[in-house]
Amino acid sequence: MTLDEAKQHLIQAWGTLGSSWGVSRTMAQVHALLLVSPVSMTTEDIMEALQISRGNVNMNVRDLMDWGIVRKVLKPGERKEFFEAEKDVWKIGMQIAKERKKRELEPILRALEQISIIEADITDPDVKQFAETIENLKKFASNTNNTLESIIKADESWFWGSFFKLFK
Amino acid sequence: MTLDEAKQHLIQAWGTLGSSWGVSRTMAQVHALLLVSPVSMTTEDIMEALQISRGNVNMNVRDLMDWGIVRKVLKPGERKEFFEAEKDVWKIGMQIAKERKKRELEPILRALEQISIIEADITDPDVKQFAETIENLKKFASNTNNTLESIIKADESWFWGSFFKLFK
DNA sequence: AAATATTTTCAAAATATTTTGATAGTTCAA
DNA sequence: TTGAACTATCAAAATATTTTGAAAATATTT
Repeated sequence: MTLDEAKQHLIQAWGTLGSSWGVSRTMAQVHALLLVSPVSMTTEDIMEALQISRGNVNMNVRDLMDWGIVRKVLKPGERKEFFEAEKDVWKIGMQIAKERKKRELEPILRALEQISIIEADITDPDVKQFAETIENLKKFASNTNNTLESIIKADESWFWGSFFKLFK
Repeated sequence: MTLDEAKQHLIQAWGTLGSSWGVSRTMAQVHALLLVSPVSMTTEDIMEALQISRGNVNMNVRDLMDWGIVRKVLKPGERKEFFEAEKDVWKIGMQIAKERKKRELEPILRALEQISIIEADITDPDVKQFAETIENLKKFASNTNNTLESIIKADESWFWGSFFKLFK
């Protein structure tokens, strides 16, 4: 397997898996491409490498920047914008955890918060059971949220710090 | 807010959020419906409640059973199959963690495993950098995988522990 | 300011996913 | 074995998402 073949492999695999990670195939491929590129790339480089349109590249690169795992780089004397991926795997993982928390967990908490305004007959067993289910969901979701929050915040704490330094 | 309104609220919210959780809106709604139903429901009950077709209910209920968060219940003297959701929120969370690990993490590990068979010139800095990136991804993914595995395993032993206590 | 280079936008087209509903298949009681 | 009562399947239709590409907007140079 040559270097280029290996890179193609990763890009393809990443793309295929992208959907199960909740991002589009193309976005995952753009990320993989930038991740394995030793140099930053322009929109045109990416268009060429993945055979996709300009608009598509633009959109996906901006999404990746929203996720905080791709940066714009300006080169002195160059008019074009260059892009590069965050290479620190730990940081990528943290950014993804952060974004997913925001996108998947927080909206649920908000939705559950809204629902709990029930002022129905509390002696009705069905009402009681429902209220309990909502209460449990809330507890579980906010627990998960807090745990993630701690992990993300505690980049410097002794436990996670030393535990994950191995992978930096 | 009456009980039924509150339930409708939850079902709608769950459905909307479903997409960000990587399941279809309908699947999330079927799950929410069963979760807040104090009794088990037939295919027809679900069709009626969510105004969706038989095939759709069938497919989604089976997917939910694959996820391990909905069960088929057979009632003596009844030919129809009834369905009910797991009500223990912690168990639901564990099942989801388990499934997502299987669907999102393990395929990545497999993909990375396949790639590392590079026998290219190791003195080339680009090759070296690529190999390092892959290596880091592998470490990170397998570490995450193992951590999740531990949490799930610990929980299962707790579950079976208390399960067997019932028959002491 | 005009010309040129580059990025962003967005409506239409392409693609992918979900839903339907009619039919095929299964189970069970008589 | 038959037929009633279900459940599963799957091709076609409906919906949703992604991609394109050309035009608009923005930025840079002359």
